[in-house]
Amino acid sequence: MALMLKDIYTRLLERGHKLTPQRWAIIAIFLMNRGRHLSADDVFAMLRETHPNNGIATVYRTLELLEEIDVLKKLDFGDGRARYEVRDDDNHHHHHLVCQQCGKITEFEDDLLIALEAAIHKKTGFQITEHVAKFYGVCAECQQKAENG
Amino acid sequence: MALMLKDIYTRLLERGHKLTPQRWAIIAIFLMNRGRHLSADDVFAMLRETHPNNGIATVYRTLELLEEIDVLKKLDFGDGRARYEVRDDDNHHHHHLVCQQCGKITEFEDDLLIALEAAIHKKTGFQITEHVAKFYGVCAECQQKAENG
DNA sequence: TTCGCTGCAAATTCTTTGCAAAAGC
DNA sequence: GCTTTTGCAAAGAATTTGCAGCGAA
Repeated sequence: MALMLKDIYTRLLERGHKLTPQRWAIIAIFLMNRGRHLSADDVFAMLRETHPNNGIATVYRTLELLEEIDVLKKLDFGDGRARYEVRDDDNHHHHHLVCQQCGKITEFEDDLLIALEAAIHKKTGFQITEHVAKFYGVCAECQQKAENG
Repeated sequence: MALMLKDIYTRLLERGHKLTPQRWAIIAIFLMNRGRHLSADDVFAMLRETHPNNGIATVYRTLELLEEIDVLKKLDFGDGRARYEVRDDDNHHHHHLVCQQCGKITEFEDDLLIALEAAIHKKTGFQITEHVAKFYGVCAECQQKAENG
């Protein structure tokens, strides 16, 4: 089920944290941008529009906190900065396709990795809690461009 | 087939590069540490033992070069530094298991992702050239420790 | 009134770059 | 010789940390 503000609020309170205006604003940015992969700086820029006095350190601290309480998932696409997306129950099994030509990142829903996880567990005893799968290559549009260009 | 020094030399020459003592030393470090995931600083430290005057910048530049000519593969385990491993034809289909308890990284050989790649290509047209799969969890030893402790 | 939170600036950490000297080919 | 490479030090970029003031329960 999709993650909602109420859940987030609960998780914060459980750990003795507060839902401050800054945090609320940052959470809102993510909820209004589902499916996007925002960097700290992206968030900072968007936040500035409504909260001009907010500091970048707060953004970093908030992202870290939201990751701790499983609201956000930290991603790395190798561009030198961390990115984050909302961690829904729904999107546990999507993978990222990174186009090496245009840089665009798309997603692919799939459960095939479950089989792989089972195989790993059976063979090694490793207990998996999370996986990351990224695929690099060329997206359909860039292939077209290459053909027509 | 396993990557050998001769291949590396050839690839360097093809692109107008030189096999300097520093490069040779760094390549040797990787060939003598197959299966390990070395950071720039790891390499630098090992290099220092035989080449005390070598600078860290050279290490970074060499790693970059070796990645370009497909000798090394750049890895990221989320510990804030890039790591590298030898890119063999042999090890195209291994995945990394990252223990969140002890930090140990083990490998798992498997071809299941080929099916996933095929599914992605069929559905989206995305042409995959490379993938990264990492699994986070608790290794068998740490599970034992937890039980016995 | 006690903690947690914020903003600012400084500090850290990893990595990259500029440049003159040195070294392959 | 011509070009690449090196070492040093400085620059960059992303992120973290210290601290004093602020704010909510």
